[in-house]
Amino acid sequence: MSKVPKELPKTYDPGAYEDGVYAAWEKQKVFQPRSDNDAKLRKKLKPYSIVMPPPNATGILHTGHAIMIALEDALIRYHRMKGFDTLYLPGTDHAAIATASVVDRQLLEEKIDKQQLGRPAYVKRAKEFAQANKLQIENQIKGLGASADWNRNAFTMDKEREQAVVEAFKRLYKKGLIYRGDYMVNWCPVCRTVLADDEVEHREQEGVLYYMKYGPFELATTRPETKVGDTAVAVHPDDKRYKQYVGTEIEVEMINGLHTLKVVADEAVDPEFGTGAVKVTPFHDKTDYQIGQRHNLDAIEVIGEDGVMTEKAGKELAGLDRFKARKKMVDWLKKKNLLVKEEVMKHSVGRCYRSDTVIEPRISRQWFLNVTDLKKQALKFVDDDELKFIPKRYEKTYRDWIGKLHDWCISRQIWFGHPIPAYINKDGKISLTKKAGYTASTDTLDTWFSSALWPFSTLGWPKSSKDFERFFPNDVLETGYDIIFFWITRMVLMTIALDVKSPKQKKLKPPFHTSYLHGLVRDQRGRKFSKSLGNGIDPLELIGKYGTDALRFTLVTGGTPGNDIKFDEKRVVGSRNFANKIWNIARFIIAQEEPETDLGKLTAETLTTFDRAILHKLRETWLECERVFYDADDYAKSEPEPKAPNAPSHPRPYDMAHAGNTLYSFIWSDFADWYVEVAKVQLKDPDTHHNTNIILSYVLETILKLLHPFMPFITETIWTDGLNQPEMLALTEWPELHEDLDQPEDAERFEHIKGVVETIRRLRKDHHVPPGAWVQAILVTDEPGPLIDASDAINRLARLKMLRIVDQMPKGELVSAMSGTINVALPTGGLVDEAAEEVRLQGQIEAAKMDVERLSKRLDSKDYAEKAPEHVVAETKAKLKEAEARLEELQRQAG
RNA sequence: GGACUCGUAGCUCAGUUGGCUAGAGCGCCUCAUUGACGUUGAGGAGGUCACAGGUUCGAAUCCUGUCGAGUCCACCA
Repeated sequence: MSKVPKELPKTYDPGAYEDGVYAAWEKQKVFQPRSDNDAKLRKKLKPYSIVMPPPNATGILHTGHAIMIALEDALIRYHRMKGFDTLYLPGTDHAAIATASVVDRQLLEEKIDKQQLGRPAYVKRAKEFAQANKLQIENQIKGLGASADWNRNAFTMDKEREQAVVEAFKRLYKKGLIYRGDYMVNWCPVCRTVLADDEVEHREQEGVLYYMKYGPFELATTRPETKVGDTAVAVHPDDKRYKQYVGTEIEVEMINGLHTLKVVADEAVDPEFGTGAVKVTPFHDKTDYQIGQRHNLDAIEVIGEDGVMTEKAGKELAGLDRFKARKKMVDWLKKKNLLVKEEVMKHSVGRCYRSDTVIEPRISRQWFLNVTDLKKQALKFVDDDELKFIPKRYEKTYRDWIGKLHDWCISRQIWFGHPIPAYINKDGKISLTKKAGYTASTDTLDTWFSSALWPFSTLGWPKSSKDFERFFPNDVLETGYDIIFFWITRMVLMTIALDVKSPKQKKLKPPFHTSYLHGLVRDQRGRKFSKSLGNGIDPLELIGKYGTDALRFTLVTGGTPGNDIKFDEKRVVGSRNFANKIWNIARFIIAQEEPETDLGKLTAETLTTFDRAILHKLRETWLECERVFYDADDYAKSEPEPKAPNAPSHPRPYDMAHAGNTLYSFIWSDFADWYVEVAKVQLKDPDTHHNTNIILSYVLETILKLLHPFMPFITETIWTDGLNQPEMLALTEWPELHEDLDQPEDAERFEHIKGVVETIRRLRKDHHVPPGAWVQAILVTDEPGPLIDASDAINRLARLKMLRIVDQMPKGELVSAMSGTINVALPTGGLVDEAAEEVRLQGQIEAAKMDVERLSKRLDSKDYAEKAPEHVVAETKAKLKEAEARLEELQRQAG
């Protein structure tokens, strides 16, 4: 620190600095991989990359996005300082179906007919809508302080990503992994499109089970309106009741006349349920479809793509909505005396995850990705530890899901999205190139198709780009656990399906080595934030009130990986206060003259206990951060630097909440509350003045570095504005702490001294010593050394005019209390209520007796002595000794 | 039906290989106050670690069961 530091205002005002700091980072190209501007660094530095999960361009960011950015950016900033060549690649998602449903709603409100508007105009409108949101989202991401490289900003619908999509589709089709055919699918009559299995939400709801006469049968259904589409009745093969009918044909009266139906035996029927006989509607039910396949039944389409009954349903029903048709059918059954009874029951109904419409299963011609051969490799990645999950339990979730996976339906009938790059002729023949007699497919791709390519499409794939070679595979994929199914598994599957090899190892690897899953942010009542509930909290509003750092710190320290966070604004207030605390620590230290941070000139002998103790605690804090950020996989690459440090003895991988909380308590409780207060004494003493200054500045600089990944703005502001550092904090080296100056015993001594000070404060309070009064205190101990050294500090911290350190309690009117083995006394001058004092003393004696009893009982146990580890026994012995000494002293006082 | 998570102070949560008198923040009660900070400082009260068993020298922590809260998956009409 050579230049003169600036003076900082009394309170930290985040709004006054954040934009400027972000602009400065961008100007200094902090966010670009270092190798961009210095090709030599490509060989020298290890790459580290996180590709941002692209927020949907349907609206603005919510608190869930804020936690995502906070966690990812912390990882990126740590690794950047640690010496990696880091890339944090930002982007947004066109979110085909979500965007389309918003646009549809807008059209409805504006009373614009979608068909009349026409597809090109509709797509244009959807694109403009997405574009506008995209810009706003990008600004929000910047506001959150994401150190993302905007030169590489990606959008799932931009040119490069479009090319990747087309290329991926073509390759997979040529490989035979993509096929087209008529299958039973989930259909949303409102979105007018097919949905993948995981886009259907199953929800329990009340329904009516209608029992009806059905030819010679009686059977139950929840969907009487599909009766007109029935082509069979099915019973269980072993069901004796109906054996006689199996193989025969029956006649059933329908609303549109008499129908002839087959009776078949099928294992899918549960003889226990209802009457044990089931009507079969192969076109409109998943199970019935399978029964139909097995018994070669006709499938009649009686409900159209719009959820309205077709002509085939008969004159009575045609043109009616499926739910109205149901009512009409029930009336008809009643009239005809065919309805036996109605039973209210609970059953689970599939709904569209976007429009919440009840899904209509139907047979439809769609495109599918065959996943059968991809599953094995997807599981092998986790078996081989090449893909890990944080927290680990999601590994099981992933395995279960991969195991159950069916072929993925990748086509959609919505207008907005990537068009399926294929041409089809009259006979359904497919061509990847435009040919006479072939027309372009009108289907679009599932929005997750492009998302599944994200880890490599953002890096230039399918071209062999520099970025792809350097940054693929990514290191960490961080996202909410709610999209494991939608996204994580699909990225893995696509990497396998397209055989996207890791360029460094020249073999197939998962697209990232770690999948970190954060919890969902919920409101105080534990509900998920949602637009419809109106309980979402706008992160921008919080940032405006408390600053980005406060919000980020709150979210990162708010919970543990994979567990939900109940959001409480009061915690943001706490984080804001913490920021202000740091600010004022910095102000105090900057105000000292000749700040210097070179510890090299110091020797342990010239330092005080307090100096060495704070250095020790600082190193412990640093170590906790290292435990959290360490991941051997970050270093497991071919490039040489940074060298992998020795693995911390007890790593807590990705537990950033722990690192944040450790920093909080060090900075506030250890450094500000104690060391800085002691420093005020040491600064007045010419012998310690200079060293104290050095240590204050050194600790300040180190905590700014350690805290930077969590609170980037304030730390950078203090660093550049306050300390006038020439290089930006975001680019400085992560500190490496050594234990040459600090000793664990010093930290222990510091604790003892703290105990003495706290005991004096308590005695003062208990005995109503006026807070402003400078009084005398007496310490009785066998080991006066450290206390004598610390007496100036004790005097100030406990507001004493004099401290006597003796080995025997003097006579006189005193009140006293034990702090460890040290007896602390204040002369009272006859002010004490003797009876109260007696009660207090007896209470302390009781407590001490119980301690002694408990500890000696434990030590007396033979099993304990034999089986407990040595250090635990030793600890217990020491505690017993202390308790005994305390008891003895208390009893002496009681006389 | 299957899988998973959670139950610790009034509230929000830590507590990772079982080992100090179970911790933090907020809230609450006292009190302080001319310089780093009131977005502050000092002191204090407050817990049968959901419950019941078991394993162990030792359990908030491991096992079993019960109760309670929640999530995900699943084609039962």
